[in-house]
Amino acid sequence: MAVSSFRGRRIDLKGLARTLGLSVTTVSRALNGYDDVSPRTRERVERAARELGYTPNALARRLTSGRAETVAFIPQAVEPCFESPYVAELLVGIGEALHRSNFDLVLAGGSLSDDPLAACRRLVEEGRVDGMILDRTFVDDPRVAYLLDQRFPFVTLGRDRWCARHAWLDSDGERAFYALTRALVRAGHRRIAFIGADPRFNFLRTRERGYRRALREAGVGWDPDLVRYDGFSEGGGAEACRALLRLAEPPTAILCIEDLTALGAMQAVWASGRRPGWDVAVVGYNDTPLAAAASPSLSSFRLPVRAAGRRLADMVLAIVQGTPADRHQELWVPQFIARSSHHWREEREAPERLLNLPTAPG
Amino acid sequence: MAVSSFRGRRIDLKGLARTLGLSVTTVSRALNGYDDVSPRTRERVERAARELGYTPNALARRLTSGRAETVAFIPQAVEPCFESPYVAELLVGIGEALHRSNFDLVLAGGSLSDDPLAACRRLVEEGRVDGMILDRTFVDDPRVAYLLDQRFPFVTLGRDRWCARHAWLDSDGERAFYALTRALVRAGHRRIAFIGADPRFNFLRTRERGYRRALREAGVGWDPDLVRYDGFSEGGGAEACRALLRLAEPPTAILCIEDLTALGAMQAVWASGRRPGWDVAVVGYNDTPLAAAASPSLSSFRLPVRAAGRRLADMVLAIVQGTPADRHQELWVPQFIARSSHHWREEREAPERLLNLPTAPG
DNA sequence: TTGTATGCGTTATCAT
DNA sequence: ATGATAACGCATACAA
Repeated sequence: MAVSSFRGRRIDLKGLARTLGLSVTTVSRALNGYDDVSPRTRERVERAARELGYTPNALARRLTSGRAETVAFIPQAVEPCFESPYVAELLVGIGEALHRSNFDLVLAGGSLSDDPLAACRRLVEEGRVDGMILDRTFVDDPRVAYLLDQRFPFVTLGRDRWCARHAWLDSDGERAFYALTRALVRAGHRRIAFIGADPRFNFLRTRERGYRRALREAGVGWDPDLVRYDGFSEGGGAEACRALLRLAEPPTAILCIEDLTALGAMQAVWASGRRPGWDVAVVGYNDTPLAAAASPSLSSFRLPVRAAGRRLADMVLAIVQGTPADRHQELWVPQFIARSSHHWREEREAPERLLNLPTAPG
Repeated sequence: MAVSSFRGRRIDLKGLARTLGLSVTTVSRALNGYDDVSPRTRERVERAARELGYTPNALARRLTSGRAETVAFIPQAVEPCFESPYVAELLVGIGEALHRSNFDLVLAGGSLSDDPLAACRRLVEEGRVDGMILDRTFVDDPRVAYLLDQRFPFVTLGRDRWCARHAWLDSDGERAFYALTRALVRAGHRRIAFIGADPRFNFLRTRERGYRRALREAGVGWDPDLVRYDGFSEGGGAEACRALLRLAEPPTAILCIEDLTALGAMQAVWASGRRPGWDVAVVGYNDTPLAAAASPSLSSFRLPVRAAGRRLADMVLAIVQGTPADRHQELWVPQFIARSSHHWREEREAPERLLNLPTAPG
């Protein structure tokens, strides 16, 4: 417990008041814009504060106000826990909005070893934060259950089984995969596969739902052999794809839960002697830099992630201010980024029109 | 200024003391493991605290102790400001080490619009943090200048002109590019180019220095036409590479400051009718997921970034505790990841051996 | 318009 | 071994 080398030898309110021959009360009110101080006094105080470099101590202000002026971001502790650059962009957006309101952004968890719920509890119990932003929810998310029970302000990126009761922002994966599957069917595809990953993620369920609904409505039989849940990252995507291609009737199109999965799938397609984008359509999700760099370039879905981050932050700030949480629920439709890894057998229309997806707000 | 919906109706020290019929002093000391409380009392206090769910309020503890129990991460506000997944991994590592000491990690800046120095100042002046970790330094970094002047505890990822006076951790880019250039020369290359980007980054200078030193020692003339500083991200890399290939004597090998730059360069090589990795060797830096996914797969240099994050956090914690900052200076040698985008014209040896680079610690 | 007094929840100093 | 009291730096209800 040695002492810090940095001594916070900044002037405080008391010092400032003494210098001016005023009470701390008056100085405090002059600085905080109260209207019951004389213009002359306010002027004097403000000048002195500027010249002496006075800045209010955040720790003291927080204790007094009972607000930590801080919001935490709780990542989902799944590898890759910071699925880049998704989360990075999100954090930038969150930071932008938070700093505008003079709030700090703290990063909880971070390690896979410790469960994110433990991080939540500590932050709430010790009063370290006023609100939280939860990264990609599970259908059954212990973080959500805990925070709802505590009536603690929070927002989630993604829905879950209790999402009617809290604030959330989500990408409309059902609509995206519904439109995509429908367009593929119209283009002549009949064997369309879905490669998912960890089924605890709610976004996996919604995307699969869209995929299956489109097949059902099109009267295309749903084949369980074409649905896989082992597409974890690149290796998993390749493995899942290999299995699909070994089927008696292999798929001619593959919807992947994530770009990385799709990249693995494309490699498996190449390895099988087929050409992705020609013999087999492959589509990813999230439009990471990988998508544009892949060959063939990968078609994908894009959400304006930075804007989503800003929105999430604004939501949680509003809830901390006291607005009802269930007023803040937004479903953003992702944009289809048409590249070379999919193809429409019959059609020549612009794929955006085929999918008929509006662009997302923000 | 509405009130929060969450009422922190947790029990505090006073409530606990009243329940037990003890003074707050005794309760506090019992809980903090002082040795001047009777075993019986301590037992009672601990049980009650557990049962009533008492947790000390972090805000109060921080005000009393004068420590914010918080460290800030200050990104370099250059696009892409969160150069993923580099920074994401770094943050995970930093978080791991910080949380072990019960410190919070706050993310400053985040937006490109506001300069990182402003974020620094506010955090220091309001006493919101005890220390800082600075992301990839400029040679002339205003954040460093400010913090040195303030004698505020900090560590940098990357060196700078004042680095003798503060703590830092850096990847040995000079050694990496020296070894690489040397190996290329030995393999018969004579026209070796360097595509850099923003020359304010110190790591650009060190890498270029290694490259030039190897050329000089090998007696290969240094041609200014082969050195470019416009390789910003993928588009810049492609543009720079196109210019290089238009030269009367185009390069047969290209060292790129970053994987994204190298990816763009490879595309320009393809577009010129040449084959990257065969007609032109291309090497990147940072070993992002892009490198493995590219075709041909991109050779690159890798630092154990998560471990670096842990180390940086441990360093800043040590400095906050009072150890001298200039004791914490570490140069980590990155590992060469040999893939398909480079080739050694003459040699068949394992490239690792050619480069003779040890693996990094951590 | 300004000042006095009190509280925020801890920890630390000094008595007892 | 325990308790009263002050202090951390600021904000505010109330008094003057």
